[in-house]
Amino acid sequence: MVDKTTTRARNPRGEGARLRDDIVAAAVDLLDETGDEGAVTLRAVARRVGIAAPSIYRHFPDQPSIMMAVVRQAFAELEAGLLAALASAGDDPRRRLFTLGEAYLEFAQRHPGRYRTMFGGLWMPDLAETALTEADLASLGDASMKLLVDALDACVRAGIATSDDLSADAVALWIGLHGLAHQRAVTVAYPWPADIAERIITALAHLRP
Amino acid sequence: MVDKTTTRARNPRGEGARLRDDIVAAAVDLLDETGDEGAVTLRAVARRVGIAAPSIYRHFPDQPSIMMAVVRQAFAELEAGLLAALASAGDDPRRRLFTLGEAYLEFAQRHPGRYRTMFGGLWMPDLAETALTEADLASLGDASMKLLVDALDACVRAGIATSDDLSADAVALWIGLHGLAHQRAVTVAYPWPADIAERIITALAHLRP
DNA sequence: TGTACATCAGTGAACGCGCGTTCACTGATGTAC
DNA sequence: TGTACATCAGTGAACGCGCGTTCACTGATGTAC
Repeated sequence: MVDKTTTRARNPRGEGARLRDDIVAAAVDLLDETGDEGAVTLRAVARRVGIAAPSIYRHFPDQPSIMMAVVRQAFAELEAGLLAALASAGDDPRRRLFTLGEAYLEFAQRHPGRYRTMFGGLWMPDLAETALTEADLASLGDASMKLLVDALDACVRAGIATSDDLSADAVALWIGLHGLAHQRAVTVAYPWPADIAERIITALAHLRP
Repeated sequence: MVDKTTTRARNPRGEGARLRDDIVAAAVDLLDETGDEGAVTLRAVARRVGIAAPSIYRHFPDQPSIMMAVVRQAFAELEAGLLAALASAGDDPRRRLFTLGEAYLEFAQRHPGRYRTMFGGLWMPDLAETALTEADLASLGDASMKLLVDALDACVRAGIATSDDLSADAVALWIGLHGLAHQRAVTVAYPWPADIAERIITALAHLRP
């Protein structure tokens, strides 16, 4: 959280790059607070950081680039969260798969604004007018997807799940998690069944009852 | 599609309500063409219809009300699409369930902008500042959900699917459909497995292989 | 050691734009007498 | 049958606002001589 009343102290020589991090942090704050990526304007971010609007151009070529930085960081945080959960999940493949799914859902529930922006697609700039490449976007979730494939694979090899096409079933499982994560991030209140996450994971992973 | 070059002819006495339909249709056009609900501004809609911006206030109290009308109509179209698909699906419960799921996915794929807006939540006005009630929003998808519950119930009663909690499993199935529908509506290109929809429906409905 | 200077981080004013909304209005059309 | 008038659909000009971006700038700080 960045203080908006005091003026920020100027960075010393050679450390101007610190402002870049503050800009991204302020954009994340705005996104989490409002839940609306439309609220993350260049000027709103500058206000939040405590700098003049044009100062942002030292660090980002244009407004969509700020959003891209936010999304990139969010995907890195998601992956870190999943890895951290797995690290303390023990060895049981079934336990590890559930831990992974629950960590994914928890990330979305704790940061609905970010989750919606990561997968909502609306912030995306016209690729034609930007330096960003389509490959930048396409590969963003790959690391996390790989974790899911591995966890599912371990279940199959342990004989507690079945799959005739591992990567297709991993995609199906991810879609289920995403559907729940997204709808939860969007809806104010919905009468979710208590065990909805377990139901979805069990069914899509073809876990033995 | 509304012509934007010619000026529209004025409606005769007592049929001014026709403009209301044209406004909603123009908003839908903008949504489908740009895929961005931010593009559906009051002024853009007015331009598309061929009227002066203030003319809209004869029919809608404010800008979010236009979006609400679009969403309401979209839900009605979704339900109509599902009913039409079911009507020609025959009697086999399994066939009917797949038909329903496929019709749902097809709606999302044919109208990605509308689908995203229906379930994206971003357009939603601050309920505090608007005449809309939360109940208006909450019940929007109920009719379609009921179709899914019935289709799943028929499968269970026919003995081709199992369920220990019909409504929970119907929600899970819907979440799976929604995850796929949403992610398809958002992503430009993704290497979807060819049978991804079938996989998701089969698994979540607990259909006998 | 002192000083001139280049570098760097950030500023302040201004631009043109599209937005939602307001206001007083216009002018065609149906209706009452 | 003619005409005054109320009703209705839609208009044109204007407002204040926040936006992204540009431009020439300021002033502190490290560096070369």
